[in-house]
Amino acid sequence: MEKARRYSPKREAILECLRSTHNHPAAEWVYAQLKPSIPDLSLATVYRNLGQFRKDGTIQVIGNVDGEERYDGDTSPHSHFICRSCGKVADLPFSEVAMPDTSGVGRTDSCSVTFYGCCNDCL
Amino acid sequence: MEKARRYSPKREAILECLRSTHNHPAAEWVYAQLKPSIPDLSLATVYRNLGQFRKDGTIQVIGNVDGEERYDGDTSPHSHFICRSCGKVADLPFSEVAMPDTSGVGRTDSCSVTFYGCCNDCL
DNA sequence: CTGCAAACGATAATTGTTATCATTAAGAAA
DNA sequence: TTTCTTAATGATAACAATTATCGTTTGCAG
Repeated sequence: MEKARRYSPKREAILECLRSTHNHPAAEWVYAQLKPSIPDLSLATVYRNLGQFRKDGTIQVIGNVDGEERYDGDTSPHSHFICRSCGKVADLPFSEVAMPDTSGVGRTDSCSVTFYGCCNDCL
Repeated sequence: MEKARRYSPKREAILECLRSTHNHPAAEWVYAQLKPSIPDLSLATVYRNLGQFRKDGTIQVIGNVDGEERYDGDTSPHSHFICRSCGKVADLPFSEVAMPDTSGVGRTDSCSVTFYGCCNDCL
């Protein structure tokens, strides 16, 4: 029983942090969030584990917003809204997309729908 | 007659370069392309003018691919295919998207649909 | 206890992009 | 033409997010 340490404590904390927020944070935010409770956490470890999670599909990468890569612990299909003014990223329900014929260019394995605009706080 | 110099020669060359290709280049590519015919062109000028064009909507920004910002001289509505393996960006016809209600998060002014996968050359 | 492999911390290195600043080019006015 | 003013430019330093390096620590199997 209790065989279940699949991840190291720090790795687990990073994943848990991502999954318990909806603000689609950047690496620095995760670091700042965890640093108080894990004083000996290094920023390199955050980047390292985010890269790991990204590689094996545990988390999703939203893209670069204002120079920072943003991550999402929710891998279920949904769209995003990005505020051009403050960089906030919000979830939107999945939008049905007419899938074009991509056989001429390649094999498609995923699709990202992102809406841009100005969030209510910035208006 | 010939009043038509709205842009400086270099600025015009940069825009023309973007418009005459379909590979959605990064700044460095534009620079490398123009450097032979404009030997005294500076990389700073390329970045400067791309930023300018971007700001006033003359060109479109596709996003960050492998750490490089990619640009598109075609501002008509269409989607993109990005190869995860080689970073190639290809045009796809515009995909109709079900526009969700974004009033809860903000005012949407544009939408980007991007397909990811592996291009035919990499397969 | 010993050994091994994975994880980590600290920090140097990398790299795409932006900022700075002195210089040059392009008109407009006189 | 000469002068003035502003925009554009080249060279390069500065910047910032991310990645690589490397010596150390931790977890665990034997």
